[in-house]
Amino acid sequence: MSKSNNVYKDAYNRGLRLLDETQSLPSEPELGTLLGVSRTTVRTILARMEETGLIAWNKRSKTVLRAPKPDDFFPEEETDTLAQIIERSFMRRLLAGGAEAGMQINELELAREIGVGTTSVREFLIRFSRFGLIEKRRNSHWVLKGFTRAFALELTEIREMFEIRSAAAFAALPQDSPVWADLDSLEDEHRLLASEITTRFNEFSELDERFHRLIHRASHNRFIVDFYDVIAMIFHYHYQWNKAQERERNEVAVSEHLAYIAALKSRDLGKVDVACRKHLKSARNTLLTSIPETRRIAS
Amino acid sequence: MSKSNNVYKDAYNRGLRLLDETQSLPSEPELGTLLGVSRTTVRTILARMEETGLIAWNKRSKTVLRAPKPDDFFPEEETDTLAQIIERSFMRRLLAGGAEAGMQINELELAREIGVGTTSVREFLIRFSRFGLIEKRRNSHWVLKGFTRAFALELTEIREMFEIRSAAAFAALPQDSPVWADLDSLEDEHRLLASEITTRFNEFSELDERFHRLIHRASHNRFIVDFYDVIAMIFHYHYQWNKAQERERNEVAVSEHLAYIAALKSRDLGKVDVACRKHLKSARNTLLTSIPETRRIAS
DNA sequence: ATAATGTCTTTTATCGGGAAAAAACATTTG
DNA sequence: CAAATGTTTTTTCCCGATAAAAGACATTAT
Repeated sequence: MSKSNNVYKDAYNRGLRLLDETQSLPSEPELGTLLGVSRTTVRTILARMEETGLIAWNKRSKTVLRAPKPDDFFPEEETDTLAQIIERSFMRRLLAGGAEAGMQINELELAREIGVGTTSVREFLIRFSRFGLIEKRRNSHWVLKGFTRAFALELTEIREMFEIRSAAAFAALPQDSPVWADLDSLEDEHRLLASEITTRFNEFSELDERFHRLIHRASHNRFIVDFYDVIAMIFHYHYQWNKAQERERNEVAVSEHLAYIAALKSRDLGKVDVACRKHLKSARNTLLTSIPETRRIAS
Repeated sequence: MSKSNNVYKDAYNRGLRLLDETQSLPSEPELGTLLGVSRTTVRTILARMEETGLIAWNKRSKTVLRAPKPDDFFPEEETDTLAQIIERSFMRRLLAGGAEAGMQINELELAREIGVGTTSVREFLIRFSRFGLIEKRRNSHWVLKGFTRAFALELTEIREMFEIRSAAAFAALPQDSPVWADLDSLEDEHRLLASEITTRFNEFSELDERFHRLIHRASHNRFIVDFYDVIAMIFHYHYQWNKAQERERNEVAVSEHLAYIAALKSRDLGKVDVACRKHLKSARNTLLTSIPETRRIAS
C-alpha cells in the first residue's frame, strides 16, 4: 500500500453534488477543472458513477440516472490528505498538554503511532518547522520549542508589523482596484454575521481569515502573504481548543472588523492605523489569555 | 547504498587536525563534543586512525604516532551533506540562466540528474520553498517563481523592516549584555579587514553574515532571526556569481558597517537608525544591480 | 563512585519500488 | 479542425528496507 486514493474519493464526493443540479455532466476536461483534478481521475470517477448506476456513460453522453443517496458518498475520513491526518495527530498531541518545551520529537514513534511511513512524517515536520514551534538537531531528533507565551508574543509582533503595513498599502490602492469590491462583499458578510451572531458565531473564524488575507495581499510581498499561513494555523487550533467566551469574543471582533473596514474605505491613513492597531491589540490579548501561564521549561 | 558516511569523513578530517596539536587524544565523549558527533562515530574515527598507523589506541590511551599526511584526509567532496550537494546543483541550474519564471520543476528529473533518490530532492524542495523562489502545485509539479527584481524588492523590504527594528532593540540592550563584547570583537575584525582590504576583500561576506546575525538576534524574535536564513542564502549565491567591483563594494560595506557599529555603541537611536538605513540602502542597490533586467514572464 | 570504555538498541537518512494521479500522445467525433 | 475521448507514459506520493549515526545500557578502570 503506497498511496491512498483520497484525491479520487474527495473529488468523487464533490462530483456527486453536481448530479443534483443537472441531468447530464459536462465534458471530461471541464469536469477536471471544475473538481480540480486531472482527467485521469475524472474518468475513474465517471467509471464508478456508471458502475453504481448513477449515470449512463457513453463517450460524450453522461446522463444522470438517479440522485445520489447518502451512502454513495465515501466516508469523510477517507478523503483527507495524509498531511492533514499527520498534522491533526501532531497538533492534538501538542495541545493535549504534557508537551513541555524542550521535549524531543521522535519521527519513528510518531509514524508508528499515526500508522504512516516515516517519510511522510519527516516531510510534515520539515514543512511544519517554518511555524517556529519545532527545531531540527542535525542528524538527530527534533526539539519542541513549545506553544508558549514567548511564541505568541513573537508571532504577534510580526503580525502587527506586517498587517499595519499591509493595511496602509491597502488604503492607498487606486479606486478601480478589484479589492474594493472584495472588501464590500466582505463587509456585507460581516453585517449579516453580526445580525445573526447568537447562532452563527462559530462561523467567524473562517471569515476572519479571508478578511485578513485580503488585507495582507495588498502588501504585494510574498513573505508577508506567506506569513499569514503561520497566523492562520495558530488561530485555527487556538479557536478549536479555546471556547471560553467564544460568542462574546467573536462579537467584539466582528464590530472591530467593521470599524476597520470603514477606516479602509475612508482611505484616511490615520484612521486605518488606529482601527487596525485596535483590532490587532484585542486579537493579541485573546490569544495571550488562552495560553497557560509560564511553566517550568525543561532542560 | 542508503546513506553516505559523510558525517564520519568530515569529522575524521577535522580530527586529523587535532593530531598536530597534541601527543595523545582526550576521552571518547570529549572528542565527541569537540567534533560534534556521537561516540559511535568517534570510535569509527579512532579505529581508522589506529589502522592507518596515526595513533596507538588501547582503551584510554590514544597516543599520536605520526603527523597526518595530505592523503590521510578524505577528499573534500566526500564530506558534503546530500542536502548541500542538492542545493548546489539546484542553484547552479537556477542561476545558469534559462531559468525563466513560471518554469516547472520536476522532482524525478532533478533526482536523476544529480544522481540521488527522489525523497532527498523532495525534502530539499520543501525546505527550500520557504525562500519564496518556488511554489508547490498540489499533487503536481513545483513552479519556479524566478530570481526576479520583484523578489529582490520583496526580500529587502522585509529585511529592512526587521533590521531597523533589531538595531533599535540592540542599542537598547543593557550595558552588561554580552553582545557588546561580541560587537567589540566584530569591530576589531572589521578594522583588520579594512586595513588589508586589497587582498582579503573576499573574506567580507562571511563577516557580513556574522555581523547582521548578531544584530538580528537582539530582536529576540525567532521569525526575525530565522528570516536571516533567507537573506544569507540569497547573498551567498549572489556573492558567488556577481564578482563585478567586488573589492570596491566590500570596501564601502566595511566602512558602512564601522559607522553602523559606532552608532550602535553610541546607543543613540537616531544615529542608529540613520547608519542602519544607509547601509541597508546600499546593500539593496548592490543586489538590485546584479539582477538582469525584467524578462518576459512565462505564462 | 565517577567517568571512561565496550556492547547493544534505536533512530535518522536515504534509496528503490509501486500504486495513484497527472500529463502527454493518439484517435475519434461533431 | 478543434475539442472530446481513448490510450500510454511519466511523475508524484508514500511505503518498507537498510546502512550510518545516535543513543542507551552494561562493564571496567581509576
